[in-house]
Amino acid sequence: MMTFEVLAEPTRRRILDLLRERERLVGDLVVALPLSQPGVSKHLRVLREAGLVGVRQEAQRRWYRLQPEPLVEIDAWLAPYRQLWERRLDALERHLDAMPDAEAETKGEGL
Amino acid sequence: MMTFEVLAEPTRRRILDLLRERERLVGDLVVALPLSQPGVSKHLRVLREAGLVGVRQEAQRRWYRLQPEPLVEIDAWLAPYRQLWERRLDALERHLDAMPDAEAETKGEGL
DNA sequence: TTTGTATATAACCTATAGGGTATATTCAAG
DNA sequence: CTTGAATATACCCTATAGGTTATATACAAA
Repeated sequence: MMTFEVLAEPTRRRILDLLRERERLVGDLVVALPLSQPGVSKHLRVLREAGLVGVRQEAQRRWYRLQPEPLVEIDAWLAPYRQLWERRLDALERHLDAMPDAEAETKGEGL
Repeated sequence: MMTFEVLAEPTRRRILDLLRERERLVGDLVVALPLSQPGVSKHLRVLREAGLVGVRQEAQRRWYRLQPEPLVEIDAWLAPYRQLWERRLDALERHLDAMPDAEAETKGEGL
């Protein structure tokens, strides 16, 4: 499963967020998530196969930890787009700088 | 549909890549992709509803253009992870610097 | 006002992701 | 060597994503 597909699942993103903080046992995640234990285990398998998490066994317990490397690929895909929106935001900024009176009226509106 | 889910589909990422270059007609995309015209139109609808593309009509033709703003959200989710892998790569780099003899032997190997 | 072109929508089909429950597995403890 | 715990796997079920073909829509051109 491709990294993007793996990340499409909100629960899996949530798991990664939790693991970003520290290692966790499967049981910890089961408590933290609105999901059955097998459900959590299944997501962990997907994450493992994608290389996004690693496991360390300690007796019957399994400590899952984050492995962020595959996210580099996502970042790489994103890179050329980042330039585009930064250019756009810069242009907007310059525009606002050029007409400071309009700034107050525009506050809170979308692009 | 969430931005991450929209991007999970390879064809849709391909469409965005094509639109990054320049505006395109639906027909252009149909030619460029191994997909029927309705198939392309469906993906374009998903991209439109996600705010990732915009349309300009010219007679019967529709020019689709990229709208990169929703990608900011992806970038934001990624940000805290970026720090992590950068830290890891830095550590690796320092490690290699510390043992320069091993560098040649390690060339080409994965992490 | 018919015809052709470009695109969208409808209707349908199939594979599969993600959830649940039941069960297997693995190991420590007694 | 039986029991209890933590986790993984098997199996089933359902919703839906993504593909296709057929058709509707919108507009230019003739």
